[in-house]
Parts: sequence; structure tokens; C-alpha cells
Amino acid sequence: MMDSPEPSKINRSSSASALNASVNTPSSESPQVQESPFFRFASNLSPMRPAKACHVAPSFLGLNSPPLVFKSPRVNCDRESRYLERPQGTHLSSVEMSQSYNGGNSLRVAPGDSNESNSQLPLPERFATDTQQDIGLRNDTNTQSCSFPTSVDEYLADPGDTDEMYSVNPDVEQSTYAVESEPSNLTRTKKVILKCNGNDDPGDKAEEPSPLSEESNEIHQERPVENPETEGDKRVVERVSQEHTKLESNLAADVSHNSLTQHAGNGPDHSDCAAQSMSDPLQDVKESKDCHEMVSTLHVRQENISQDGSEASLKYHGIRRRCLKFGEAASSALGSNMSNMKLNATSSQMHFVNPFKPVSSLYLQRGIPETGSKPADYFSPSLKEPIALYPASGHDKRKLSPTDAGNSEGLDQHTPGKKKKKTSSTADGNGCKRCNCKKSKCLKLYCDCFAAGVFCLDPCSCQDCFNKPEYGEKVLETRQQIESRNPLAFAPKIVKSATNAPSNMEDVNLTTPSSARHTRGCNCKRSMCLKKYCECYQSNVGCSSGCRCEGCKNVYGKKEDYVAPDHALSKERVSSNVEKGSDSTMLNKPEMVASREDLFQKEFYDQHHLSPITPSLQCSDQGKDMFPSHRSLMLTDSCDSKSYENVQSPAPPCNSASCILQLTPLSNPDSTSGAPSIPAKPVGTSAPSSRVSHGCVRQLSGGSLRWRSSPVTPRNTNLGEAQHLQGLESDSRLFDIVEDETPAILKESSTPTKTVKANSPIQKRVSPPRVIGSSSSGGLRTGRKFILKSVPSFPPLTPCMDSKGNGNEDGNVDSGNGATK
DNA sequence: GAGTTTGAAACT
DNA sequence: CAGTTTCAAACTC
Repeated sequence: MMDSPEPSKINRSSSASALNASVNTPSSESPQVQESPFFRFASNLSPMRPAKACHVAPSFLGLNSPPLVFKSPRVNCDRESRYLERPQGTHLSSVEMSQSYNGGNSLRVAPGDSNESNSQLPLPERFATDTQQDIGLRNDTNTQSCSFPTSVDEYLADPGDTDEMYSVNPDVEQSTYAVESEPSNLTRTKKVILKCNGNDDPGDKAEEPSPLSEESNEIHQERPVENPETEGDKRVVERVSQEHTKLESNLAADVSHNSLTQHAGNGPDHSDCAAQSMSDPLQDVKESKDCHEMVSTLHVRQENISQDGSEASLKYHGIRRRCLKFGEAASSALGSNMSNMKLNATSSQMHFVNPFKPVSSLYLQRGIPETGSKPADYFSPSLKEPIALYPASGHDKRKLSPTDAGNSEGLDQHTPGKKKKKTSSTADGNGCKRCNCKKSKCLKLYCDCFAAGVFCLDPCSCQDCFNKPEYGEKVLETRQQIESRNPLAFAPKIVKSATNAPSNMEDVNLTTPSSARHTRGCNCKRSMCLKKYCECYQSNVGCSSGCRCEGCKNVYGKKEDYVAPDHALSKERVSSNVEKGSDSTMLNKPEMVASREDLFQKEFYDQHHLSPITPSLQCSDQGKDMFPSHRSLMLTDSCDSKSYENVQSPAPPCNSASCILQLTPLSNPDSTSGAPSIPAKPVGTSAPSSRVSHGCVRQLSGGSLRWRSSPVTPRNTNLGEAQHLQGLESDSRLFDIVEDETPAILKESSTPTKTVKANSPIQKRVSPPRVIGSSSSGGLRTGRKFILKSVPSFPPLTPCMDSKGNGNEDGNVDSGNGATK
């Protein structure tokens, strides 16, 4: 039927019909409405029947878009994003196939549809018919499931939606098929709408099938026209296409038909369908079943529904999706500016990740279902802030390591080794990392998950794992213990240093910022820093003076070649730093007196700090909050404001996350350095000076600055700043973390800085971690001291992806932390 | 996939 | 702080 009709006409009709539908709403179908002059007029305008048009309309996302806004933008967004993300090729083909069946409809579908096709994919899988299409689709299914919901809201809100989506699809199909029964279409759309709106009513579930069946019926009907033989395959295809269309259509339809939704009545739909489709009931039934199954399996919707639409299930799904997305995002992000890009592209994701969300959410993101308070408890609520989406923990080293991140994508490339194998093992395709702990119970830093501040998930192969929500208390306790030993234990290990990039760096196409350095440095004896055994190498950063490696041949920068950034900035400082002995370079030494430059810088940073920010910080309260994710160091400003540095964790993928982190104000570099400095040794752990030093080093990476700035204030330019900025710019890495030279600030602070100082800047201890705000502030305030609070590490938000993060490589910026040892 | 190597983390 | 042990990833075969 559809063949002949010019697409254009159809479109028109569709649009027109849509309008009608919206206007008429439920009643539109009613005879009265039809009779209305307007209706007639509209009908006359296009040869197409309104009903059809309606259906068609959905197919066109663009057209529908407006309505979508009203309806459930989320869905659209998600899907769209999804579409974008996913490989569509196969699907498209399938879709097209289906379309072809449909006739002229195919034309419409095509472009935008690819997306749809993707969404649909799952269904086909479920159907699991043997058709090739199915196969092709399957590949995507995983991704889909993961990608699905972009936002938590969606999950929550739409648990049913997904189903609806499917259910809706029928409408779409109809649209394609639509020619015949208008009413049916409307009803269907109504159903869809209902579902969407309706939340999860169990009843809906029951209903859902019907729509599908109906759709299927319709499809069948049409199919018959073509080839009975191929019908099976076609069905699959159609379903897919339908789903795609449905999704789109749903949105549009929903909007337009919301009124109709009331009608929701299943009966009508079925009746309509029946009427419309002459197809055999049997087929319908089967299809409906299939549809249901598919939905349930893929989307879990059913589960949700079954559970009364419990959010949990949804969330869970959402999580999965997130992981995938993150991975995707990460991958995508890797290259470029991720932050922005991703944000935009994956806005949906961003939603999920909302930095401000409680930690629990973070976990969720990671894929962990919220267990409730535990996770939240575990990670202090304060986290809200920007925890990095990334996995920040420096520990991630391996996982997080850029390479890994890379796994997620391109980054790996950088790593010569490549070895993705592992990465693959460690990270699922999505980029989510997973551990394989056997004896540590995932409560030690050996465990990447734990180190990253995230709970272990299914993908993990760990044994006797206690890093689960159920054991939240234990996890926290353990974390605290570890932090007590080393406040920076969960801090990012890689920090960007503004200055020097190793000469080598250039040679290597590194994604990582040249300036980035491992806060503690490596201790390689045999790997020559050319294998992932080396944390520096793994993070795609050059070795620095802080490293104790032997025979360093790190392609990203040899230890020997390393020039401490600080030095560059101010040598005075360096001298001061020297104190520590550790070569660590300046960074560490908070103590040092700050040179004027430093001071300037400090101010500069301060300004940054001023920027709003940081939500996260607060967390610290106890000092030990665990916020795994990013290990940013918190510094408290005398003033109150806490600033922290962020360290980004490598988590790359989540650029967004990184962004978030940065949002937090940095404490001034100083602070950062301060952090280390802060750490007054007392607390202190003994961190090797050298290591510390690295951390301390400031590095202001431009990147970090940026981040900061972004969130907040623009700021100033001080001389020092300028310098820093330059450095930063050079780096231009999103990830970069700024480091500061704490010293300056600390120094500045007339007061106490010293008190604050820590030995190794990096490391540890902020002395009193604690109270960050308050306490520190008090004493500190006077001077602007920055104390490192505890450096809570933030959980990587992004759970998964991050880890590897590509971004990381770049991203690895950690703020200084480092300090663990 | 099993076994080895490696270096960080943890422990003494 | 140094040395040793433990651990899990990285790597090799």
C-alpha cells in the first residue's frame, strides 16, 4: 500500500494527522471529530488517512521532536544518544528491510531510523529467531541494554517506558502499515502514552503485550503481502524497525496523543488491531509473547514491571547501560575534549552521573545497584560533589590506567604494549572494570574496584568479595583504616604537572598530558618502565624525579629527563623543597617557602578556588570519607572554602566526570601541594618523600585550571597564573589535573602553613584531616592555609569506564595525591 | 588457560 | 625506614 505514496505526502499527512490527533486527542478518532470540519479539511489535505499519518509521523523524529520535549524527552534523548553511539549499520539494514516491506515507509525511516534500529535491536534478539538479522542485532544488544537509559530518571520514570517503547513501536509499525486503520493506531499510541505516563502499572504490563501483538499482527498482515516465507525474518526486522519507529513515534505520538492515553484501554487496541490486521491471531499471540520476552530480557522492563515497576530493577538496568555508555563515552571521549563533547553527546549520561548525586548514585553508575544507604554511607554524602565520574582512584592504576582506559578505546593505542587482553579481562567491553581478587577480599588497594572507591560488580571475578554494598560498613571501615595510614591512599596517583614534559613525550604520541606525572613515582626494577607493571607507564605518563626506577626507559618520559615543574616555575621553591630530600621535587614540599611567584600562583589558584565549587569537599568530614572516586585532595582554605585539588583520576571516559571534578575548586595549587604539605607529617604517614614530592608538584596543568575555571570563575590572571596557564594550555588536556604548588600558598599563609605542611606533600596527611572545613579553616583561615583534608578519594563515578579511561591517559591527572605509600 | 613475572600494597 | 611478604595485574607460553 505504502509504496506509491510519496513520502512527502505521507509526511504531510502524518504531520497533519499528528496535529489532528493532538488536537482531537482521544476523541480524534471519534466520529464526531472526524466529522468536524477541521478534521475533514485536514484529511482532505492529504490523501493519507489521518491515522496513517499519525503513525508515520512518529517515524520522523524531527517532526516529532517538539512533542517529544513535552513528553519524555529523556527517552528521546537517550535513544538518540544511543543511536548515535551505536553502530547502526546492521540494524539499519534490517530496518530498511522491514521498511521495504512496509513499502514507502521505508523511505521515511531511513535516516534517523538507524538509531531506532539500534534501539530495536534488542527485540530481535529476544525473538532470537535464527534470522541473520537477529544475529546482527545481537551484537548490539549488549550495548543497548547498557546504553539504554541514559538517565536515572528515565529508569525510574520509564521503567515501563522501555517496554512502552516497544509497545509503542507497534504504533510506529502501524504508521508504516498504517494505511489501514487509523483508530487502531491512535489507540496504540494511546497505550504507549499510557505506559509512558503511567509508570509501571502492572496492569500495563499485561496490556503491553497486546500492543505488541497488535503491531505484530499488523506487520504480519502486511507481510503476507510480500512473502510468506520471509515473513519470519521480516517480522524480526519489522519489529526492529517498528521499535525504532515506535520509539520515535512514541515520543511524538505520546505528545500528541497524550490525551488519547486516557483511552489506554487495551481492548480498543486489540480490537483495533484485530480489525486492522487481519493477521492470524496466533501470530499475534506469538509475537506478543516474543515481544514480551524480549522486552523483559533485554530491558528488564518486565522485571521492573513485575516488581511493580520497582525502581530498583530499572536502576539496575540503568546502571548497566551507564557502564556501556561510559565505555562508549570514554572511548569517544578519549580523543577529544571529552568533557564537553561527552557532556553534550552523552548528556543523558551526564544525568546519570550527576556529580552531585549521593555517592550511592555513583555506585549505581558504576553498575552497582544501590543497596541503600550503605554505599551512600560508605562514601560520604558529601561526595555529592563532583566526584569524578572517573574512577579516580589512583589505584586504578592498572585499571584506570590510561591504557586501560584506553581499552576502552583508543588510548590503548598509545600504550605500546597493548595488551588489551587484559584490559579486556579487567574491563568489560563497556569499559567497566572489574577486579579479580582472590585473597584480598577486595578490601585492599590491591583491588582496583576498592581502590577506585566502587563496589565490585558482577563483572568482577573476585572471590570472597566484601566490597559490596552489603558490606558497606566494612568497606568504609577498611577504607578508613587505609586512609588513616595514608590519607592519600585513595587519591589519584597521577597528577599533571605543568611543566616539563619529558622530551620523550613528544616522541610518543601520548594522549596523556606531557606534564602528568605519577604522584608517587614508580619503583620499577626490571620493567624499565616499559611495561604496565610500571604505574607511570601504565598511566601513560613519564617518570619523574620521584620515581625510583632503575634503567628507566619510559617512553612517556624518562626519569632523567624529567624536570620538576615547580622548578620551572620557581626555583626558589625548589630550593626550599629540596629540604625534603626527596627529590621529589618540589612538589612535595609544601613547606617550602613559597616564592613570590608561588604566592601569585597561589592567589591565582585561590581565585580559582573561590570559584564555587566544590561541593564535594565537604565530605570530608571525618576526614575519611571515602570517596573514592576522585581522589582529589582537599585543601581547606583558610577561609572556609575548601578547595581541593582534584586529582583526576585517570578515568578517562568520563570526561564529564572529570569535568565535574574540576568543578570543584581547586585549591590552589598550593593547596594541592599544600595538600601534601598539609599533611603535616604528623599524621603522616611516612610516605616516601620522593613520592610525595611528585604529588606535590604542582603541576598546574592548564587542564586543571580549565576545569576549575569552568565551573566557576574566570579569573584572573596573575603573573604566576599566566605562566601556569601557559603550561596548562600546552597540556591542554582535559584531564589534567592541576597540581599546585602548594607550597606557595601554604607558605603564604602566614600562618600555619607550616603546621600544615606535610612532609611529603603528596602523601599524606593532611594533618588533621578532619574537619576539614571547620577545623582547618579555623586555624588555617587566618592564613589561607590549605589543608589537605583528608583527601578523600572519590569514587570514580564512572565506574567503569573510567577506569581505563582513556581519558585517563590524559586524564590521569590526578591531583596530587599520591601519597600512599 | 595456566604459569610466571612484576611491582605496588601491606606487613614486620 | 628498610626489608619482607602478600597480592593481583601484567605478561609469557
